[in-house]
Amino acid sequence: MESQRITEYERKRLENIKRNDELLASLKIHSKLADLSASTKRHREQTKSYRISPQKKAKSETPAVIRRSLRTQGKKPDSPGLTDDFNETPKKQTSPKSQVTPDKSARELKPLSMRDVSVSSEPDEPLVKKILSLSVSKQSPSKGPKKAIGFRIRASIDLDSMELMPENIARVVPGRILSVKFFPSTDIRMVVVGNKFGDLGFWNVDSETEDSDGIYMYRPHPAPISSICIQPFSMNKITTCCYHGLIRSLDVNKEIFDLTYTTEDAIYSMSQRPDDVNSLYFGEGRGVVCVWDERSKSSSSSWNLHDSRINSIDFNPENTNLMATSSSDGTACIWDLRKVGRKSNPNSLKEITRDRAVHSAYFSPSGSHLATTSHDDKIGVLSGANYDDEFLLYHYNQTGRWLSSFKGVWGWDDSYVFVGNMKRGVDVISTEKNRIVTTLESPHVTAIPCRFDAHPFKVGMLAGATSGGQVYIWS
DNA sequence: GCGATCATTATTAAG
DNA sequence: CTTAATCCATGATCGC
Repeated sequence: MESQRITEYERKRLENIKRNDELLASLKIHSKLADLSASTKRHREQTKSYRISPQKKAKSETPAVIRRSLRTQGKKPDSPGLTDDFNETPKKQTSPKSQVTPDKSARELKPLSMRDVSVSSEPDEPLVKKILSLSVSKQSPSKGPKKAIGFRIRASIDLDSMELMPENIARVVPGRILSVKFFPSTDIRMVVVGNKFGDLGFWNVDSETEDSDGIYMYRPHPAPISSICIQPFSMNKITTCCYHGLIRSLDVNKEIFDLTYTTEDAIYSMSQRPDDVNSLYFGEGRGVVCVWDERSKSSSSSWNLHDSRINSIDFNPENTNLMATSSSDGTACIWDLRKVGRKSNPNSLKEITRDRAVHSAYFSPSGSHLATTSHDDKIGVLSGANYDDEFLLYHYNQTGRWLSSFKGVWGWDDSYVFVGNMKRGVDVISTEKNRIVTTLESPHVTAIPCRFDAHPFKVGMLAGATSGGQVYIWS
């Protein structure tokens, strides 16, 4: 039985090898030609990349652990193996290099200094200085607190003008990127990304010096970083959350990643109400949304909104009482926070159902549309009174295991949604024509961009992040 | 309704 | 240039 299976396997393998050999022979001439043409213009791309400091190199890999409460695991509260379950099931030692010293600090429930969790060989000073200079210049003490509603440029764009320049490509972190965010500033082009390992990468695009690419990397989390929030009026505060159930807030002044919140459950999404810098809304475990109040340092509300993980939380820029959530339970909902109140299972204002998990539901810049991306290969756009009008577009969204799921994001007005495709392009969907009107493509794109952020102030500037740690900036 | 198991997919670091 | 390793997303399928 066993030997038969092996011979069958062996036979197929040999067949494959033979076929490949034949193919190879037939392609030999072609490949030589390709080599020749490539060598003529082989100016090594991918010049910009993160650099790992030699001392810390050993801890660059550590198993990502998904936190699940004992309740959701169906275990008794005092059953063993909560904190160290990843050690109990050691992986097969497939290669000697997996003997890396585990990075414990990111797991510790205490504030961490930037220095201690720095992974890159770059000194922190230029980054810290840069961020602090932004924060100072942007604060206008004379005018008092501005209303942040709609604080984001609104303008139409010429799609043809969007270009990807080779110098606007960098490998900011290793591995799969889950979250990408532009600094909300007109003064610089800076992106922050979070990856699967819990690394937070900064890329100051304009910092071009002899020995620096402007890339900085830290490891404040022990698990995938699911969301990044940057305070619009004090950019020295950057909040991140992760699958391990931690929310940290980087205080650039103190150069410390503070610990804001911890839970047994994984945190899959997080958002900030645009008109309330002291609030933090995040999706926890299997369908719970919590509200964290920065002033009282406590969770002011907690609702059970879905039956499965919440993949996105977003607020209507024009009416910040409206919150949209998307979930792996196959629904996306709009909630009126004035009506949600204190009930633990409130009613939604609007619910749409898909055949599979919904990965995102984002309001358009004017708030009049809602774009959803789902695993059943659909992009949906809601509009009209009470969001009752809907158009659905087929869009292949089977990203599989190694890529982050696609999430369609809005540009700078209500006319376009940008979403990655499996052919390394960016599909641009027109909400007027209800179809893909163009696809951003470039030979410089060597991997599939999955996660995007549109620059809040620079019209036409779009950041795309891949599962290999690269960031592309179209402008 | 739930757990276990498997297939799928893309990227890259290492050989 | 080739190939092995990645590993926690998701759904389908099966057994209970």
